[in-house]
This record gives sequence, C-alpha cells and structure tokens, in this order.
Amino acid sequence: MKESIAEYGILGILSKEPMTGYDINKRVKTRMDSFWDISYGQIYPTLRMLEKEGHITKKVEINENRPNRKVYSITEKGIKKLKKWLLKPAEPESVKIETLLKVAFGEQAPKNVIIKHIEEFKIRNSSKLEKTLSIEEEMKEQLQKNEKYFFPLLTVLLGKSLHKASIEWADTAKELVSEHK
Amino acid sequence: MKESIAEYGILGILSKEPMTGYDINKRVKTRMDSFWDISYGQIYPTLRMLEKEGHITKKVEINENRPNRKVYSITEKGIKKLKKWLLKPAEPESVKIETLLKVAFGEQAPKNVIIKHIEEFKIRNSSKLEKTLSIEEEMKEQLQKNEKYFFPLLTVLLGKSLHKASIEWADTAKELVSEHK
DNA sequence: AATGACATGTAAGAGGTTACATGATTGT
DNA sequence: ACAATCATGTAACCTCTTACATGTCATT
Repeated sequence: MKESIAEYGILGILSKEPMTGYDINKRVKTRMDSFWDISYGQIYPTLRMLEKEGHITKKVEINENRPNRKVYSITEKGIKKLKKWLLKPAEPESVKIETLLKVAFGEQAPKNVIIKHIEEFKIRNSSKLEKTLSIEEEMKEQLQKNEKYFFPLLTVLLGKSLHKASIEWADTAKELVSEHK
Repeated sequence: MKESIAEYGILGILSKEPMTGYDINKRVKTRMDSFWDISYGQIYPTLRMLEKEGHITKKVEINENRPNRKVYSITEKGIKKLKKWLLKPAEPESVKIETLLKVAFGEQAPKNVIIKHIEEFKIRNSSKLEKTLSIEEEMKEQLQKNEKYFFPLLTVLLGKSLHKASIEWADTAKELVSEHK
C-alpha cells in the first residue's frame, strides 16, 4: 500500500472530527455515498499505516468483552499531508454502470428483461436520492450554526442531481423500450 | 481471472460485429465512455481466454513488419454465455469522483484551489458531453437504416444527462464558493 | 427470541492500471 | 519533420472486495 484515495479520504474525514474506523465507514456510506466508497478491508490497514507514519494518533477506550474503541485524530503532520494533496489536480472521474452495459446489448435479451434492469436501476437511484435528500436537509439546518457544513453540502448537491438524472432517464428509457419493435 | 465485467463487455461488443482488440478499445473509449472503461492490459488476455474457451474465434490477417491483425468473432457458445449473463441482475453502480472528495474538505485549501478543481471537473465533463452529442447524432442517423443502434442510443442518453447535470452543478458550485465567507 | 447496531480485524484473491517493448503507415 | 493512428502484447504492481472470525448490547 502506497498512496490511495482511501488514505486521503480518511485523513479528510478525521480533519473534521476524531472518529473510529467503524464511524468512518458509516460516514462514507451516508454522506459520501454518491461519489465514493470504502470497506473495512481498506479502513483498518490504512488507519494503522497513517498512525505509524504519524499522520494520525489514537486514543483507546478500553472495553471488556468487546473490541476496544480506537478513536483516531489527525495530527499537524496529517493536516499538512492533506493540504498538499488538495493542491494537486484530481484524478478523472471513474464510473461503472453495469446496467448500461446490459442495455447496450439489449437485442440479445427479451424486452422484459431489459425493462427489469432499468427498473432496478431506478430503484437503486431512488433510494439513494431519498437518503441524499434527508442528508441535505439535515446539513442545511446544521449549516445555520456551523460553517463546516458548507463544503459537504456542495457535494450533496451533485449527488442529488446525478440521481435525479438517472431516475428521469430510467422513466424515458423504459417507455422507449416498451414501444420498441 | 475468472468472471469480470470486461469479459462480458468484450463479448457483447463482438456480438455486434467482428473486431480486433485495438478496435474494441476504441469502441469502448468512444461509445461507452460515459459508463465503462477498459485497458489493453485487460483486453488482450481476456480475448485469449475467451478464444481458448470457445466463446470467440479469430481470423489472422498477416502483415509484414507490423503485428498481424487478429479479428475476433463471437461463436454460438459465446452468444449463449452473453445471453445468460444478460438475465442476471446488474451489479450496483460504482462511481468515484475525486473532485468531490477534495471539495468536501474544501475548508483546508484556499478558495481558488477549490474553484480550480471545480473548473477542471467542468472541462472534463464538457468535453465528454461534446463527444457524446456527436455520437448521438451519428447514431440517430444510422438508426434510420439499422435497428441495431436502438439500444446503444439509449445508453448515450444517460451519459448525456449525467454530463449535463455535472456541468450545471459546476456552475452553481463555483458561484457558491466564490460568494462563500 | 431475533435483529441490528456496535466494534475490531485479516488473508486471499479478484480486478484493473501502468509502464514497457516494437515499429510501419498516414495525415498535417 | 512531426504527430497521430494502427496494432500487438506482457509483467509488475496497486487497489479494493469478500469472506471469515468474534462477541456484546439495545431494541422490538
């Protein structure tokens, strides 16, 4: 492991507030769900490495009979690393939509199968949109008291638009396929 | 290597017409650019494997002084494999937008750096949109003569909407950041 | 009594990228 | 003269996912 997006994502999250690995996972799955993902298989090893390098520190809350809670905080050195990364141009977007691959080869399948794929795509996007909307509301409220929600809120706006666009496409596409032939 | 999306993407492309590995790469980079990507490092090994398994066959055009052109065609067995895959539910979408990760931590960077990221994001999406629009036109023309463009055209429609939504977001986000503080 | 949230972690392997090697032909 | 396109391919590497292991506490 050398330099992955995971490293900076975690560093950035910890720059907002100290957290456990478990919390980081939840945070990504809720607030960042539209544009990034991560798994424990990356989180725990990355935390260990960041700590070893002095970019974060941990405080252990001892628990009996269950895993100790390890709360990580970013250090000055970590902040520097994060800032340096922020100055570098972003990697190009990477998008993988298997649904579209199946739709592209749609003439090889019965119409109703393709429609099913489109419907499932719509369902996934609708549920993401719902979650995004509730996070947006929550953030807007928080923003009144705390400025730190300004940038995260911006990211939520794009997620919202992308999910909406996907849902609209699904409706049109479904109709077009139904009428086809 | 066992079962990757690459395998089925290649199989699907070859189900439309016989092609070389080089052509497959171009096809993906143009018509499928909004929702999938692939590299030669995947294409050539996958072609070899698909051939070994009898899902595709090749015809070699012998060239002197440069690599022989290997034109691959799908077999009956390959069509069967493709059709079986089409019946299975699609994997959930995977999206990675590093720009948004940087924006999310925007308070750690000067405003103009974040604006720069947003502008570059817009440029990438604008150039993708342009390409998508010209492919759309081309496909619409072809569709008059050949039905096989129907499904690919559907996929282009989503790409178009997603790029447009991204561009619009960039404009709004840029303004909001400019006004911020 | 069952489910879900809390909380840590690892090993193996799938999936994908990058850099390298090679070089003729075609277009500007 | 230079750049882009045509055309193949591999080895090393990196990133990330999945399945497994473990068990408590709070809620319904």
